[in-house]
Amino acid sequence: MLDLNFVRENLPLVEEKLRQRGMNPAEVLRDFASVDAERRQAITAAETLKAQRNKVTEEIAKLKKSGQDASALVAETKNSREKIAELEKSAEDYDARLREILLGIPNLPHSSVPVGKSADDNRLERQWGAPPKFDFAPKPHWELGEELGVLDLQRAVKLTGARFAVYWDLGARMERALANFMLDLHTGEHGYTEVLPPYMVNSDSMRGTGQLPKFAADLFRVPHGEKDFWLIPTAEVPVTNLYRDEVLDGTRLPISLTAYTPCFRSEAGSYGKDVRGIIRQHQFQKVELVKFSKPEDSYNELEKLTRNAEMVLQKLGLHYRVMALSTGDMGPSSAKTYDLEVWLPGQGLFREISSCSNFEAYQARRANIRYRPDGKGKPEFVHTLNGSALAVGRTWVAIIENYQQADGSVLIPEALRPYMGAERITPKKF
RNA sequence: GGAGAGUUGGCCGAGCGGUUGAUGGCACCGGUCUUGAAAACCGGCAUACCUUAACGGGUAUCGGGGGUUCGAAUCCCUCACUCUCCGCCA
Repeated sequence: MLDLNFVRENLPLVEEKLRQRGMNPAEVLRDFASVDAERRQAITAAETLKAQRNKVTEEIAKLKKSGQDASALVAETKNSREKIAELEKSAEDYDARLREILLGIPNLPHSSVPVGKSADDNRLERQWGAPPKFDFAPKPHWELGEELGVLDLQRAVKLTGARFAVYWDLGARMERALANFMLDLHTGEHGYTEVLPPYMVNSDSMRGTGQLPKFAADLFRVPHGEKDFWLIPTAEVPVTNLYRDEVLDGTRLPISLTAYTPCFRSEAGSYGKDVRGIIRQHQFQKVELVKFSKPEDSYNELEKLTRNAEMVLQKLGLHYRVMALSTGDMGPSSAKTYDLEVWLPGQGLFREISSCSNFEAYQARRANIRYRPDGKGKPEFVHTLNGSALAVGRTWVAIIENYQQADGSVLIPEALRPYMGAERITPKKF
């Protein structure tokens, strides 16, 4: 959410940024200016009447205290009650409408973000490594996984349905190994604190990070009594909400947290997309990085966070590139996003494996996460950042496809061997 | 799941339905005193919104929501959370 005063005072800028995102300002902002004016008018009217009532009420108290009759004043005030309720209702209505408009405005892209319509306009920032060379035709992971006996999609359908997976033996072990490897790297070398949050959250948390109310269709809902719980679509939700409605001590910033969690996504509307393999699943695991930063440091922190995610790929020896998403491809809450795309030889393409974003104060304003600069003074909103480091399932895919051998086995990258207790995966039946 | 107790400002802790945004203490900030510090004393110390060129004025907020009343931190209902006891259980 943007700041109301900021939008009011910078309407032309907001409109320009909306156009950069490929949106129609008139549609997004609707009648912002008039609703804003009417809201203030309604508030003033209601408060004026309340001020009058409070004065009369005070008079009544004085009269009663001195033992005098106050029935005339009581009768007078009785009438104003309905009117006040009416005006208050009207003020609330305008307020709700204005808030709805405000919530519908996406974050303003940072000036360094490439302006463009789609993913085609994303800017290549850098590449690392080179694609592995094969003297045979590399296979996609779904074939390798089945042949090796480590990935079982058939039985997952029996257990649950499409877009779920069962991992066996060293396949399961590799998931666990990758999680431990990533967490050890971020906590041991990059200064992050490990967190293990709940995998279900309440609606307030989903609102705090913006999944609700707009994107309920993307989530798994768990009815619980009168209320709902929601399966988290990313650790970003519980971890960012840790500090919801809190004022942090500025001297403690930046706060860097990492969490390994499953992520549940309904993938509504993605029918027919990535149906082969485990690229797009209803449940996958991810190691997430989350930072709470002072505004003046947040872009520096975004660079660091992105490098922290890249380090995982480098240590695993996986070829990748870094893309700065264009204004047309960025998520609505983000001010700037880098995607890491890993090379998948079995499919012959780069595939998103991490997305690192600076939300500036957009999320913090909504979740009410503030800090006190130097431990004193007025609280200000923090900047929040997050990124995957990495999506474990897609890392699993990248290793299987990049390290496949002519004999049908898969070599384990050096860095992962201590966690795997093995150097190679060879075919086995399940 | 059952029974009971509680939730007040950064923290502790008062609060007969009527100048209570809220006594007091701690913490914090400024000052006096001091070579400096401590102590003591004096003063300051919530947030959001509306209004104003500004000074200022106003409204709301005592876990959330609703109700009673001219008027609610105070009474009623409801929900959430915390604590104690019982039951069940990994």
